[in-house]
Amino acid sequence: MKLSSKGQYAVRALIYLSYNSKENSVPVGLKEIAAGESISLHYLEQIFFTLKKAGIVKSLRGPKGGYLLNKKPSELFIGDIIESVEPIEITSCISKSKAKKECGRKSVCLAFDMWNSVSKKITELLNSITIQDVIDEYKQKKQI
Amino acid sequence: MKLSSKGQYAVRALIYLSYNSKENSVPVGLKEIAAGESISLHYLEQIFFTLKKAGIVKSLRGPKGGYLLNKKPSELFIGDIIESVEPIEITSCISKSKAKKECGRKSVCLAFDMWNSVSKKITELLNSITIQDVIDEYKQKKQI
DNA sequence: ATTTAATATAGCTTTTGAGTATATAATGCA
DNA sequence: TGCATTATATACTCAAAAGCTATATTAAAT
Repeated sequence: MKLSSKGQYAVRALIYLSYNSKENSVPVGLKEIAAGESISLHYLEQIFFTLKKAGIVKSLRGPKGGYLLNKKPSELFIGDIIESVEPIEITSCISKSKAKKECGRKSVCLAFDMWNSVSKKITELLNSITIQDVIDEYKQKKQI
Repeated sequence: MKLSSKGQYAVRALIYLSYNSKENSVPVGLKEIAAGESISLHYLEQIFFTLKKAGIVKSLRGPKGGYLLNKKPSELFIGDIIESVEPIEITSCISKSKAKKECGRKSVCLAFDMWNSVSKKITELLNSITIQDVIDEYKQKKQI
């Protein structure tokens, strides 16, 4: 039961972006993020393309270009970031996407409601943490 | 972010076992469980082998043999079942197993503590639910 | 015009999930 | 005793997905 690297990278990259962009107004290039977080540049490009489509970041092309957060770090939730690059679904039977066909055992499955409730709680947990929270905690820890 | 089929099957199979074994003293064969839950028999054998090694079930060989729960359903937690067949680790960097080498970025990683805390909370969540809870809820739902 | 960096696809490689296959060992029952 | 039944134990296959690479193209700043 683990998060894919896409989800992990997206979160780490956005923390980096937020932490390293002066007042969230100076765009940060992917080259810098890739180097700073040890992530493949091309792979990161794909991830940021998705993040942009989800409205989480905005981009500036050309020299001195890069990416900017579309929201304040205190309003950007870990869960929203992850959900934009991969579904947060503990089991496929609880999927809401219409592409996936419904599980036939649903009506007789003793576990279905439990999976549903667990998945919901995990989403709530991930959406109770913002990028700002993570940064604040790190700064506090560094001081000690 | 999803549970592997091993984890899902293990939980479903044990709910079935608990629900269908009279007073938890009559062993239930894998053939029956496989048919009842639409799971491949051979695959289920592997899973139950693991569950036995983890001390979650005990077995009886020969005709009329099968598996029995090693604990009362009210003392058997979803999290323990899942953890016996796959690690509950949101990221590999928080792995406790010595086989996996430690992540080199750990000391400079802003996200590490957050992953750790999230993983812990998910484990707690899964260990707040017992097999008995799931069965009780199902019975209650059926009455309405 | 040239450089920098994002946009957009296409394709490759490795791992793991999921399931099969097969052989052996123990037990109950006729 | 011997046969059927069920668990134990490995080893192997196959497909899909994860993870990453490669290669253009497009846009903007200087």
